[in-house]
Amino acid sequence: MGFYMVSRKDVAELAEVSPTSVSYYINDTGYVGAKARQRIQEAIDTLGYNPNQIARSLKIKDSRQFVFFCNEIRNPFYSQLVHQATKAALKEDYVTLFSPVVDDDKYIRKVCGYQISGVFASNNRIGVDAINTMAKQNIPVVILRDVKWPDLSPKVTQIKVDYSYIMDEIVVHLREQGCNEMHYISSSSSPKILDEKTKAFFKAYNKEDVQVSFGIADTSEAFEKIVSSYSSDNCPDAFVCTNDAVAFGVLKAITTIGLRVPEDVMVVGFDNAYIAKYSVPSITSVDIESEKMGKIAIDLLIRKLHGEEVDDYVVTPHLIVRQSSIRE
Amino acid sequence: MGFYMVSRKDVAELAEVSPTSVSYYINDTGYVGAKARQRIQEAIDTLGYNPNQIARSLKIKDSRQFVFFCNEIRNPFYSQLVHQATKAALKEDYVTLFSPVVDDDKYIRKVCGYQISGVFASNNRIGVDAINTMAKQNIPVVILRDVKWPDLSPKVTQIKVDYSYIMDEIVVHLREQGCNEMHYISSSSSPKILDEKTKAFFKAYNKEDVQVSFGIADTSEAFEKIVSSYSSDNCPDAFVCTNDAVAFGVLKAITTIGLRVPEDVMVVGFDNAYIAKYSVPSITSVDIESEKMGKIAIDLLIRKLHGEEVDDYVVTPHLIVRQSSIRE
DNA sequence: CTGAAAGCGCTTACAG
DNA sequence: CTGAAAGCGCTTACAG
Repeated sequence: MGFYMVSRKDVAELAEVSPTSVSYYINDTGYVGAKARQRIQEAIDTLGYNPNQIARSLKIKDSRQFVFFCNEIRNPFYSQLVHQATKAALKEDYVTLFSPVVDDDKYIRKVCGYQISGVFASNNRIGVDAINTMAKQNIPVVILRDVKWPDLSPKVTQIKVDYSYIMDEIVVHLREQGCNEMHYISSSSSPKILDEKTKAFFKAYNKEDVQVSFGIADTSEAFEKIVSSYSSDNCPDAFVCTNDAVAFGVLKAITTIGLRVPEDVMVVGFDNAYIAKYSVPSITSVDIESEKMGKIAIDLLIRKLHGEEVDDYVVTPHLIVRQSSIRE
Repeated sequence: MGFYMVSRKDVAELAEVSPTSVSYYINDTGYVGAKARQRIQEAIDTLGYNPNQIARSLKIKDSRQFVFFCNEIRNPFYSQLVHQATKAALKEDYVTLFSPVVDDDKYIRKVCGYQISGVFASNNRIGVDAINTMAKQNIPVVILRDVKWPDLSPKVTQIKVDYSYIMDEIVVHLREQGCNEMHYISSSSSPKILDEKTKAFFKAYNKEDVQVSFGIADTSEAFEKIVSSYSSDNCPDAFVCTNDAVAFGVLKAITTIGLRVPEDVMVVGFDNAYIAKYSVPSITSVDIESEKMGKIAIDLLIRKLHGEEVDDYVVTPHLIVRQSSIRE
């Protein structure tokens, strides 16, 4: 870079004390006399001194950086989570590194080279091996994940969502509203790898002929699936969707083919994003408390960092009933 | 942390070469014999060696980390931008630190202590002084900002959006659709601090009695503003909104009071978020190419890092006309 | 072709 | 009360 960075030594010289005293003063970690304190502070101010965190990290072997592996930042649920987590980390004097996940492990190993304080991962593309590798190095790891990993290191703390509970609630609610044929739209890309959410729906719905659509990314796809579902024998009278963006797209597709929500068919989403609230009609959704979850993740990480044994955390979601699932 | 981290020295011992050669091998920055190379690679594999980036950063005075200051990550425009920028940075072997902005400078100074490679800021709460401080330290800085700062350091590169152009286009389009009374909904919190977007609308609309609502955060507020605008003399026949989330809320509010879009009143948003596309009716919006902008930001930062003189970058937005502003 | 040595800017026992 | 000194894990001129 070629520019001169003022260091602790410069401060020490100007204040006429030793570099050690400067460290003691800054970190409040050793005795520094009143006169010395004052001279040091003056020197810091006049020089505009800024401690080099990298040097500090190297010495104390901790960068005070948390890494968030999270591909779906464009999903409101995750952007909310990351936002809140970053703020919570800041309060404890940690900084957050945000990172999407690249398929190979190389990048993850590289990031770990930053002597990071902890890792939060909410991603399907980050494998159990990578997670375990980090845990083995005693890096605190917290994951947000539906699917269970049998061979996950016990050192890893998992945040789980109680999908059984909420899917029961959804199915009961829809039945009360007169729905019999529910159609589930999953984010899984294939019927072979079912996420816990989808499985929980199966269990709650408990029907042989349950209809599931997989991996719907945008509305045009949703549209086709929905049209085709109406040409089949079991016309759905409710769509339960893996998240609000999908529910939103489904709503649009339904409207486009001339049906009405909730009169002809009901729609339920997940995550309680603002689109669910402000959509016309507003969409019944599930609040998983993404704001709280960001704070929880940081809290768990810091407790692990302090050597505490931390239990897995289970989130109990709430159903927010709105226009899209009320028969008047 | 209390765990043993395998270092370059361990690799050197196992491979029976000097630590220097290990560095040369890893960075491909000095000659290493064929036999030595092989032994080093084997040692790396068996030990699971991971170079300490912090130590490297300290020595080369560059952490290969870009910092993104950006409060509005929950806004789809910014989450898209951050997502794309992170991916682009990764390709060039840089990592991104994501950070909301705290009001005081302390945090910014702290972050700068990480010997960061560059800073991207798209935030109203980060002041010109903080920006200039970073620029003075020769940290490459790129900002995305509407408002002009007269005393901004010339070292800072600015990404600007050509609002004059697009506001003209919007006003012309709405006039063609028969609109005369347009009402602008700004994100500015007060009429005293007008952003460039609002000013550009004023200029394009060019009317004495232009109506503006300020700082609408959610729909209930939007609702009140809209109701009150209908009890006034100049009933708007179009709402131009500072972003799609606001447009979405306005749409909801309009529907709630029994009016119809686009028949009774037209709505235009900004940012071309997916809600604009999938909303019922779909919302006319302005595409500012948030995907491209992430890449551009990283590109500018890297070029600045290489010492290039970089001009300000002007983005020309496109109007995407949808149902909310077409009279049939 | 290879390695000893200085140094990046800190922290922190330890000695006085 | 204060400071000299070792060391964190690297890079890189320089010497052989």
